Amino acid sequence: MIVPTLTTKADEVARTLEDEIVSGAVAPGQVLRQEGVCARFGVSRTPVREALQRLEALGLVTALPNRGARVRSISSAELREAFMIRAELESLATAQAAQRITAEQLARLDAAEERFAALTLEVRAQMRSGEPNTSELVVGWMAANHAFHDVIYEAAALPRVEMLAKSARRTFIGEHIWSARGELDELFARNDMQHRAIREALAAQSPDGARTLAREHVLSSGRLMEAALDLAAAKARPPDWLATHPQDHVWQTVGDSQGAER
Amino acid sequence: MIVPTLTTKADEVARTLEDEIVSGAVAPGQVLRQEGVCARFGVSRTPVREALQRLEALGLVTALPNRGARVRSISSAELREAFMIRAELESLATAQAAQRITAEQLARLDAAEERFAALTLEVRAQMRSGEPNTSELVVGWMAANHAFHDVIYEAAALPRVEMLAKSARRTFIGEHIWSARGELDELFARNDMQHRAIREALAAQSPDGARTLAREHVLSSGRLMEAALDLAAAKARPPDWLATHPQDHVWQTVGDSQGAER
DNA sequence: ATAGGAATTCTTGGATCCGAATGGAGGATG
DNA sequence: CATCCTCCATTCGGATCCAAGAATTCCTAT
Repeated sequence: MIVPTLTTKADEVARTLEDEIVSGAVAPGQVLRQEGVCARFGVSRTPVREALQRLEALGLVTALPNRGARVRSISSAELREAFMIRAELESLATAQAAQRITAEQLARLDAAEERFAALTLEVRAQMRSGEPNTSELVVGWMAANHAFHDVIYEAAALPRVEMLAKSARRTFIGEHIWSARGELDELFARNDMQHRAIREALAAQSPDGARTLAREHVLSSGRLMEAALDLAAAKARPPDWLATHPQDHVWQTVGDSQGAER
Repeated sequence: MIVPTLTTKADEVARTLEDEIVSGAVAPGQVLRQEGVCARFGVSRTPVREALQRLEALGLVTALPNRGARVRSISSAELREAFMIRAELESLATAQAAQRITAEQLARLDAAEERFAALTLEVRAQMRSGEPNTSELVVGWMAANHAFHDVIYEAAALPRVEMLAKSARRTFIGEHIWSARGELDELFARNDMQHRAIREALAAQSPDGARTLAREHVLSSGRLMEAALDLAAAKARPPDWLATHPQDHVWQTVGDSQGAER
């Protein structure tokens, strides 16, 4: 039963590539050969090119003219900026949600919070047991985190804000973040507490309180994420993907002397 | 330019179409036939399709599958949301700029303010003289307005915020806004005063003051823009482009009992 | 006469083909 | 031996061609 083309090939390719980029499956700085992509997906170059155009419009890749599309790597400044943007947009959405949330949505928010709390406990327990790498649990935790915020976005009824905040949310590449998550036990505990506080502000229909709590929530997440990145960078292993693009778009833009020659 | 192909055809088409959409030259709700576009630009359908993909990713058109791309019209709720987003992002950028602005940038801000004030006087004088429609003067006034804010964006050094704010700035279609500008003399005077206040806060390097002033500036602009739209809608002339797409994406969503605080 | 269905036509989506530009490799020359 | 020029291979941008889907129209049957 082939339901007639509810989605187009270019859309499929774009969505899959987008997921792969934000999940870190494809490394930042890597160039995407059109031939390779269309060989992977079994399609021609035309939908691949359209998908790359779309990804470039979304800011996920930078298209060098006549030289291919390279996955944008993100600097620490850009990471901070993304969290600033998320803080503004999420505080706006949460303040708006405080004025409009329904009882049914509040119940769903509680359910999401509950699942998030359970997964947080599970993640923390597993972290302390020394086992560092169960990716599906981390993915589930992130999904529960997003589900909590998605209820707030739904209550806010600001679709553009939701879209932009989610876009900002996915600017930081996923996998590299979690390389140092062992040192960040406090991130999980604090996140859960902040979620509960936001839930209370929403239940009390207090826009100002929800606004400041949401802002502080995102900004503290950003600070901890930055600390995680610094820890990961200090782990001394130079990332292998750094060798693929020598000078441009490095993560830590350390003041690498001045120009090499001259 | 003799420099070989610094820009691609699809880029040219996308940029021109984008300008035409945001300037209102092409009406909202209109469908863009690929053949017509490629006939207009003298190119094949391939770059046109890539340009449409990019515009769809930017949210300027909605692509129905197998049925063409239609220019997105904007509802009053979306307009309010766009101003909310601009208020958040611009207050963030202005607060950041207050901490980083240099003397040279402040001087350029003064120059932009001066030109903006002069053009404001000119526009108001022309409006009171009864002559309603000198589009190039209005375009110049908007450009001066944007130039003022662009200096702030440059000082803020938040490129992503700048891009998003400009994207939100261009979501409202230009031409229809100005159909009722005769009734909005206060908009111009207030804008100029607010610009001066923001300039003072930036010179004093006061992030909090700059933040609240920028927020109030954008929100008051949004309120006045909404009033202008209501006035234009009340002018009883049913907009011609409304006939092209009967039920979907209307401007005034009639069920909207919320909001509209004056 | 009206409603339903089938065929035609128009438009979009996807594939293939061709020209152009970039980058590297190799040779020639100072 | 180094540097510059030239040629070639790889890859991207644009055009054309073919297939598929949707809308309109026309025909038929009730």
